[in-house]
Amino acid sequence: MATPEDQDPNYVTAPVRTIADLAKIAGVSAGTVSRALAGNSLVNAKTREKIERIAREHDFRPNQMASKLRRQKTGVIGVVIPLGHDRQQQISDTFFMTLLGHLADELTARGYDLMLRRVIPQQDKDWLDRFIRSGMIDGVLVIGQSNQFERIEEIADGYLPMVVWGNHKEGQRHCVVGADNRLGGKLAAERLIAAGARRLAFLGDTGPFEFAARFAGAQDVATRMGASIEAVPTHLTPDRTGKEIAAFLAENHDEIDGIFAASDTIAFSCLRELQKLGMAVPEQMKLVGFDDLPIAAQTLPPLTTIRQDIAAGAHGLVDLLLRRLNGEETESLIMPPRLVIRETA
Amino acid sequence: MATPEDQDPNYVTAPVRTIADLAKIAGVSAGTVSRALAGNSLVNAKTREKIERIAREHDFRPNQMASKLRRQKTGVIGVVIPLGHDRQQQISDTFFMTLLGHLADELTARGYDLMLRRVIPQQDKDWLDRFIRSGMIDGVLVIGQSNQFERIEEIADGYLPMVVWGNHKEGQRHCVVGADNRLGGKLAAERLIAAGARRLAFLGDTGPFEFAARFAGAQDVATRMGASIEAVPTHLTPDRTGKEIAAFLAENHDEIDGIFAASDTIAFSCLRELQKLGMAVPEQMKLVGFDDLPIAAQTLPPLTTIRQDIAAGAHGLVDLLLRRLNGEETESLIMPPRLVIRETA
DNA sequence: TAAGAAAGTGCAATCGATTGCAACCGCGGT
DNA sequence: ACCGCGGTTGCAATCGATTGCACTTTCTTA
Repeated sequence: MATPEDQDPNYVTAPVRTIADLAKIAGVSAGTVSRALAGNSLVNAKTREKIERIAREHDFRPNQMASKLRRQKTGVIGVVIPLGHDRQQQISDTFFMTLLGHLADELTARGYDLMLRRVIPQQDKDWLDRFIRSGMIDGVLVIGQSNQFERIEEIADGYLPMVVWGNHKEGQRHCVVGADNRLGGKLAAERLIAAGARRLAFLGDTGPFEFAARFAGAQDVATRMGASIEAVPTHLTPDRTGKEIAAFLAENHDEIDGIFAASDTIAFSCLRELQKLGMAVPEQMKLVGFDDLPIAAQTLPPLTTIRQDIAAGAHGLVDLLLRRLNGEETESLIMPPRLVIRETA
Repeated sequence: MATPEDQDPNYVTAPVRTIADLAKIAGVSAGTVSRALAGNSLVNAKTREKIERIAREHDFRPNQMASKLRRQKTGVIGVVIPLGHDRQQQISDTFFMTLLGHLADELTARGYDLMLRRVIPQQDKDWLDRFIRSGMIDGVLVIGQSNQFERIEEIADGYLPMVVWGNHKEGQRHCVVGADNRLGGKLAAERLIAAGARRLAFLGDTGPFEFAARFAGAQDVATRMGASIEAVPTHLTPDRTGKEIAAFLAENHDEIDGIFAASDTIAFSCLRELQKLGMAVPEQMKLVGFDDLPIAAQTLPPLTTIRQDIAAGAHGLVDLLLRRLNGEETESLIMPPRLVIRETA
């Protein structure tokens, strides 16, 4: 089988950009090259080897766009972070970013690429639909419901391959993965009360879905066990939070003896303000956080908190999504949070 | 101009999937529709409006893959995080994740999408080339040189649209954006010495380029000013770091009086171990970190550290990359870090 | 009023890989 | 010598949008 490269060792190789170029060198048709490189088809072993060798020598990579167009699938999963209520939130929020890191790993392991998009729903009503129908992604993961619950519900009716990180609400139609925030709230309140607190405060904005559920859970327990609890709204940017907490504590530190912080980040700020005031934790004030970020174990005293397993969450998101890509209708996955007792309560 | 929809108000709309479907309804050719939707060409205003209206009514979105294939550009920027030395590093590293968040915003603002990929160079020698030549991205941002300096250099020779976050080395060929780590190291050491320390320790692995430069800068100053400094390698996962630091301090806390932590994350662990040992900061031990993460202001006492402006870094990365996409040859951008004096030194 | 410019559209090729179908080859069986 | 059957390979259509070129109107201008 005489091909240019066989005949002349000094044959100057024109760049091999397409499968057709490669085919010409190998002396076969483009179709055969495609099949050989795909590996799965019925190509003669010798032919395949030759094609693979030439591809290697010429450092050839088939064009993904052409492939995706023809096959009508992209091998890309969209990950979208809606910045609904507090624009600054997720930028600084270790939790979301860590989740994103795990998602990247998980998707890579399953052979998918990840396309990241952050959107501001107020500026772009059409954010989710636009992304889904762009033809660039096979499925989408939504990180956080923000205040977009209704919009997500609408989309869910007509679009299967979507999974959302967030809170589950009775009867909802979109598939969600998340911790049982209400249960988490219960655990936190129970712990505070078991540690001796009776007059509780919840630190955090109860607007976002997840936070509201955490508060509700704590309320359940407080009412049942004859303790009081009040919600103290805070923002999520650390410096604002710090000031808000300081202001609240200055006024009320005598009125309460236990604090449930809506997230570890808030708990850190709180711990600091308490220390500034010279209040002993947990002697004078009990404190429980939420998330169990890596630094939670690093504070002094180490933070008692409610653990969400981020890696497991990422795994669940990807797993459910891939099953939906196969046409399966999946249930939501609600993961039980776990109380991690350290030293603040 | 009679089209089906004009004639019969009950006309049942077949789904409009392609530009050709839309063209048929509008009674024009596909080319005209394409031009009308692209907006920039010379299409009659009435025609354009009609086409736009129909597109809206049928909720039509042109297929991106086809467009990308034809135009040979994707509107997507690849962001790759090489996990070279310490696999766990960037997952937990707030700094990288925050940078990523800003990049997403910055790219979105410029009309690009972001494709994220995390790679383990040891397992995939070809990581960078494969990504670049996949045909899926117009350009690439590499977040962190890790231990892949040489490979990046090789690629840089033949591929313009690449910008790297990391450290600049005399005579290097790839375009980099980053803080002047050596200068940062100097500032840190100067501060420690100004605060009265004479026997310094550098906490962190000097393998990665950036860290090595920080250490080198500190060394310069120490030598010049007659102080001693020793490097203490640590890992980057918080719990390992904690143990390593504890072990080191247990042995050596009498030998040294100032610590330069390679990152704020390390500094946090260190601060905690110091407090466990009952050492007063800054009285018995001075401490300076690096990065100025949001929590740096939240520790007790608040951390003195070297600030890298993450948002400015992200802006610089994107700006340089887009200029390179236009064929410009750009210089590296070295940003001066800034000493932020708080209370640990 | 004719010639020429300008504006608006249609046609058809193109981007590069994939894949159903047809064709081909070689060989054993009859 | 012919048939048939795997095993391989080539052919050509296809995915859907874009764009250079040619063509038709319409508008100017002499």
